[in-house]
Amino acid sequence: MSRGDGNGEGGSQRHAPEQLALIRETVRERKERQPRAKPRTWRGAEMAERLPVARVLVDKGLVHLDRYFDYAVPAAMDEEAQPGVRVRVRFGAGEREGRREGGGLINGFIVERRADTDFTGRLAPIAQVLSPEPVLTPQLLQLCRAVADRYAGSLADVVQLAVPPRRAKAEKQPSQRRPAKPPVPEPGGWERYPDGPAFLRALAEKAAPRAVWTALPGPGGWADELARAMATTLATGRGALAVLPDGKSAARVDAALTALVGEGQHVLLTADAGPEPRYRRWLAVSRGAVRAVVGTRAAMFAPVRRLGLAAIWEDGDSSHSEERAPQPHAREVLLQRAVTEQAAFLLGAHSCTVEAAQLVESGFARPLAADRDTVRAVMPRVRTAAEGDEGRDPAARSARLPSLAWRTAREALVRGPVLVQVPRRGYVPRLVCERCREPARCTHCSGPLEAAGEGTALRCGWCAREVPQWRCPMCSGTRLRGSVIGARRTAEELGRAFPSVPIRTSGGAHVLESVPDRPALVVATPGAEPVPEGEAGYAAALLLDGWALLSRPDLRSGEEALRRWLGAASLVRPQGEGGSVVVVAEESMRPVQALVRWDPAGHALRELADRAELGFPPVSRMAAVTGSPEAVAGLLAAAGDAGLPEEAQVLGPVPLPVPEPGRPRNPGDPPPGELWERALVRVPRGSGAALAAALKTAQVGRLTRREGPIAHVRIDPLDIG
DNA sequence: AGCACGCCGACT
DNA sequence: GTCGGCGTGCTC
Repeated sequence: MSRGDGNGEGGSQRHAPEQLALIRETVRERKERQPRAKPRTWRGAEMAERLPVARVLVDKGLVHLDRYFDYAVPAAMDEEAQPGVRVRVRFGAGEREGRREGGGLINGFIVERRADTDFTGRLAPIAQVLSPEPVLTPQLLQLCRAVADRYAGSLADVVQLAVPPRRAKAEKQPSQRRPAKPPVPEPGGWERYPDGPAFLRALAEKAAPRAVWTALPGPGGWADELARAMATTLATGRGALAVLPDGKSAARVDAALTALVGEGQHVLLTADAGPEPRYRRWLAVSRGAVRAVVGTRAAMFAPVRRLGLAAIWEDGDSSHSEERAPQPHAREVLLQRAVTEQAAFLLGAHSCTVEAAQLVESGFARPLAADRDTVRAVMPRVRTAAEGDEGRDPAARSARLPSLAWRTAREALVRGPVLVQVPRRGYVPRLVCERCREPARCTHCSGPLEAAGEGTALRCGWCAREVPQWRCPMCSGTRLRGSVIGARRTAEELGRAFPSVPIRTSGGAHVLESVPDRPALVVATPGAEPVPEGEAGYAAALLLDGWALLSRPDLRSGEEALRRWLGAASLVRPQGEGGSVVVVAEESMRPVQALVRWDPAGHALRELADRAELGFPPVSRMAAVTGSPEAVAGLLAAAGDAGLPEEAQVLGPVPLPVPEPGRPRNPGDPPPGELWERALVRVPRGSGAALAAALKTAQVGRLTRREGPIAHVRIDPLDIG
């Protein structure tokens, strides 16, 4: 069909399967269409002269509809119906009495204008152009496609994450034009890193350096340094994007960037701005009126023009992982962007994830860290205290504090606020060797062992194999311990130990942003630590959550504990100014040693080596398949037929624990009352794309053929034991 | 997922 | 001869 006017009979006949059907259809069209001379719909309408076909992405996340649909462009919409605009189209309708009807109007995006279509039926017309704003640009579309492929998801789902819902009011206003390029800023705090100035120089020369930056401790420095990297990029005329784990830290980088380049160069994209201001700011970016974005994870898709720098702060924070399908991670999306948009990449944190270590190890990024001397000069004094080591001090006993922790707090409280990090509720303990505290692992697949109930045999949480007689591979011990969840009561008991000191708490629903620089006990759960006002920092920190953090049944528990501790310890004054940290945990444990030495990168490298040995992510790529036993088995079988890589290893399936009632359900969690299973599929690094493709093909096949219940697929599952 | 089409049994 | 059950397949 050369013209998508919908009246031509050629389209419906040309590929008719057999002669009979062809004749029947022709007869019916003749017979039934002619008497209806004046249909009120599109049939009489003029179609666009040039490029009368619009290829449309319909806004339905269903994986088996993950393709484009062609629609005819009415002449009246010719001008506005450009690639990238939002449209409404009829979808899902059948054909009756020779004309289209039924089928709801759904939203979509035009991705392309074409001269012809390969669809053999008759094209329906676009019902409405919602707005002439080309929001889904080719580059953003390309990014969404890549993310959908990596995560075995549908394009429409990713586009929903990437393009915010429309706000007509915001679209009507023009975006203010940006001011001139700002000057190249001074390197500032980057001088503290041997390779820091060189990194900035590379940015200033429009190169695309990639770095994993281990930020020095201190409450304020990192935000300013991140802003300086962005400002340097802006000075070249290119754009910059920084993604932060929460609105609080995003606001700090935003403020630092404003101090460097003034207003008008950048926007803050966070949820707490409200939908309309947020869309206005997003539009300013999309229109090219603003070239820099500071935001939380949804900003990872921000359509920054000529991206020169993609940055992420604290990539180990779980809020960088999107909850909505297909659950992409900001670090992975920004990596993708840095490569395809040829931008610089900066991953910064006080701690270091295994993924970050791997970026360095693989040669993709260079480490950006300070010398040991510099680290020692700014880090607090860090000491360990054994659990239950309460000494003879009655006050320490009443607070259930090790005596070192109690003495440290008492001394520090003369000079300033003292942070007390306490465990959060709901940490599940994992089984460890009672003697040496080595986590109990399956001898077959290295999954975590679980006790199904009192007196029952041990079972692997991954492959479900039973382990009747466990023996520790490190010390040959045979007894296991499940660590006790830390008592939150400690916070209250502190009040009795320090009766004259004000106590402030931060955590859960009541998170304090900052506290005055005055003596006080500040009790906070990990991640909710208030920043002390001024530049000084806490006089001391007590990290009381050691066991709770280290005994979580998660591959990342060590990394996560260290990250939490470093986050708190980074807010403490340098050793030279009396800053002191006491961590209550077993001294010999790897994350504890890494904290004492302040060596997050070294810790991550050692973890990475372990993962390589055990075949864990990120050295391998994993996918989790959850659903009813039938759904999981069906999908795995279909994936096998759909080109699952030969090296793929299927672990499990194992029954999924029933989620606690009242907890918000995540995608992939079983609905109440249903017993679900989970299987893990593991492939070597490099076969990740093939894994995602096979799972998606399997999913599509089963959905279209309606084979049994549907399974949920998650690439890079977070909680794999 | 919706939704229409179509090929079989109860009813006028 | 017609209405309507829900199994099957498509959605421009």
